[in-house]
Amino acid sequence: MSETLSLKNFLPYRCKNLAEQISVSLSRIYVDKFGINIAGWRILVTLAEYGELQAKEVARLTSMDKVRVSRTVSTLMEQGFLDRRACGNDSRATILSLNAAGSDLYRRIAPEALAWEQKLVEPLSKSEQQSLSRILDKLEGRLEELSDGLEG
Amino acid sequence: MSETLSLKNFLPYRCKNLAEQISVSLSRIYVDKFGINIAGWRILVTLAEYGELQAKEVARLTSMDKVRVSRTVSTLMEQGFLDRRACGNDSRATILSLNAAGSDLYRRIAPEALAWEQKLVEPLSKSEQQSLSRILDKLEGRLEELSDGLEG
DNA sequence: CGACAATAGTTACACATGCAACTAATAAAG
DNA sequence: CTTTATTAGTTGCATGTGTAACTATTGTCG
Repeated sequence: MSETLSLKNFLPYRCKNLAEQISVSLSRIYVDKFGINIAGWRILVTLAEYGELQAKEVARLTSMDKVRVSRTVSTLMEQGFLDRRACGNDSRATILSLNAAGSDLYRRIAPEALAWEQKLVEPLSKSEQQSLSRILDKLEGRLEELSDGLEG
Repeated sequence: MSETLSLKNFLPYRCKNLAEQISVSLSRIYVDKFGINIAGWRILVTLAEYGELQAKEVARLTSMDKVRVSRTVSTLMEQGFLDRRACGNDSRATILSLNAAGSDLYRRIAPEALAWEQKLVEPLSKSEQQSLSRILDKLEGRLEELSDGLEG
């Protein structure tokens, strides 16, 4: 066995490059034009979708760790896009939400981001788009299996 | 239009997360067990495949910029895995290659990395694996089109 | 030849981010 | 109750990496 490894056909390498290029291209929309970074974008979208959330829920929903969320929230606060209020039940926690400026920002960016995504997948047939989604699901699930396997 | 954006179905987000998780899982092989990072891994594989290369060719073949290559080469030199000799024609350039320790390292890591890749794609049917490869090709090509469009 | 542009590679600085340690508050156990 | 463990969020430190500036060499064009 041990067929030779060719980097350009190695799936981890291809995925990493593709994701990187997608991020860079897309980020031109929200970094250059609106002054937020990828982490800020994720938080913006998540708060737009869910309304009010604790920071820990934001972390879970954005697949970011709490440190990254904490720092990005600080930046978004300074930029004037978020409201942050105490959580009644638990004074350790804070409740985050978009303020008017944040909601407005979201309404301006989101359509552009969705349009960009559509342009990206344009060369894929409908069937390929469905395949892609199903394959991503399977790979995500497989990664969980593999990492669960380590702990047990 | 402007259907609401759901982060967890947003392709750029999914790709970035998937790539990240793949990298983290895979890197357990070469980071923890062999002491090289992802950049070092790419250079190792590339030199194993091509033999001798200038640093700039390594950069092109690994999709890394010259700074990252330069630093990673320094590290790999310190770790004792590379040979670096002057390029006859051009005294600005250096020729890089794996030494005995580097080749040995490659022979130990590569089979594990390939085996891991196989485990990852195991839940995909043969047809899905082919789809995935074709879709990656198309998306890579599409990204080039889109970024070329900016310059013209 | 001689001036200037281009190229190979390195170094300096800035920035994002992960891990570990920390603070403050709540939950659990005796 | 009081002690101990857990949790929410922040901060310190180390690391990786991109941009820009730099050095040294080579190519180009007069």
